[in-house]
Amino acid sequence: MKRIDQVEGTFDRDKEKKRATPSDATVRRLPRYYRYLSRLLDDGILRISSSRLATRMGVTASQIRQDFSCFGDFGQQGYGYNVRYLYNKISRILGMKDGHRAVFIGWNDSAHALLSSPTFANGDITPVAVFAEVSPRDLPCYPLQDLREVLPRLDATIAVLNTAPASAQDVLSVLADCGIRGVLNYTTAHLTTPNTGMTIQNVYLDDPCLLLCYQMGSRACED
Amino acid sequence: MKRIDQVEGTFDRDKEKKRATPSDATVRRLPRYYRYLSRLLDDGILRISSSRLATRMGVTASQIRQDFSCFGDFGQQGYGYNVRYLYNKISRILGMKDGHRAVFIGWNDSAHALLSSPTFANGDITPVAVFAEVSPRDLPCYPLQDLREVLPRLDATIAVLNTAPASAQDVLSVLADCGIRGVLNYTTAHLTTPNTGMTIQNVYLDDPCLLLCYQMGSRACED
DNA sequence: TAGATTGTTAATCGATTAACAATC
DNA sequence: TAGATTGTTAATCGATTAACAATC
Repeated sequence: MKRIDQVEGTFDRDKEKKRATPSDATVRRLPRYYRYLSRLLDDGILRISSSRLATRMGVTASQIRQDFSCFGDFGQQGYGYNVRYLYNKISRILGMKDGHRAVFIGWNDSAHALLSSPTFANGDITPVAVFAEVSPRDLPCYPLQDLREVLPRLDATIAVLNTAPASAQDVLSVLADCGIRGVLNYTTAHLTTPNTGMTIQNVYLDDPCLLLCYQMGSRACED
Repeated sequence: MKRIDQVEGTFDRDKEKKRATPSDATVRRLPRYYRYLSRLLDDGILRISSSRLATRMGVTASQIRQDFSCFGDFGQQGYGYNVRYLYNKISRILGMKDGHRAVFIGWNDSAHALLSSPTFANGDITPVAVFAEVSPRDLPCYPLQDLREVLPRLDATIAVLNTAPASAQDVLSVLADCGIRGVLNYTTAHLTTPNTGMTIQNVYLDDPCLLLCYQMGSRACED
């Protein structure tokens, strides 16, 4: 049973086979697969074929099999995919089992909304502290000027940045010094990575809104 | 002067030339161009060539020219692009000049965060009302059960959906009845369009967070 | 075993890049 | 005019789809 061998080992890509490195397009679809599989689990569906999953998601079965095959042989011929197994695999691939701990630098609505999103609600990422003036109910809160002193003790890997845009770049270099390896940047500041070990994701809150407006316009043209 | 002719007329694509219909990839880049041009304006830069813009944005000049050329001839040989003109053009293409009015169905942190994002802060979209129990400071607020009665009077085109997932689909059909043409869905519910005239954008708040974690993991592998 | 469905290879399609004539 | 830079066409590259042998 191929699947059983692969359960152990945290990240067993390329153990034997040479696998295609996942394209950007494939990687961007991973969260979507993760969500769908989670929904299947909620619905009590334990087994699914690429073609049924494809129909549900509105993509092709080929694409699904191609995407998954970059990471491992997760299915069984004649059977399909075990939903829970696949879900756990993708969870690992996405790094949800890496025990990430997040600090919030600055506190506002975006921070709050993220904290109630599935990723935090599931416990995939653990929120450990907030650096801000106003404190949310249930997280330890420190003044921003204590960042350099306190942060190294928190064993955090991720920072969620919600400061004023002007101070974002300065804060970023402190974060890098204190061992933060990933930054979710909600500020409008355009940040440059202070060192190569750090990953930044810029979040543009109104992108979906802009695309919606575009689509509303172009739909109208079609009629 | 080619550019002058095109200033009038709200949406003058395909006036004479046959233009390539913009690919999905191109469309998804439009908000990014919009942001960059806005930043150039803030910096007082009035003129830019595709190659300088490309360097700043980390893309190729070819791509920029291809993308823009789906929508019109916005540049001038030997000169480049007039930043303000181009910004206005893209603003129009994105539908920011369509006078969209938005209602918020349900009120939470995501709603609040969106309301303070550039699109609303700029006045590109006008918020007109909230349907929720708790009212934000400066917007008219109605109870959700008055939706069907009040909404038609508000002349709104966009609804920002932040209800409980269970009631989302029901609310959606009311929205469709009341003339809403675009919905920004922040709920975790998977919605199906009630009629063809409606456009839905699903927002997945934790996607950037998941991608960040993925990148943090795969970076580690590279070292 | 027979039926189903995978993982993968080859074929198609689309998007990006390079190059250049047109022209400001 | 000469230099610069566009819009566009052709060439390259990458991603998606189709097809099928392998196999559960």
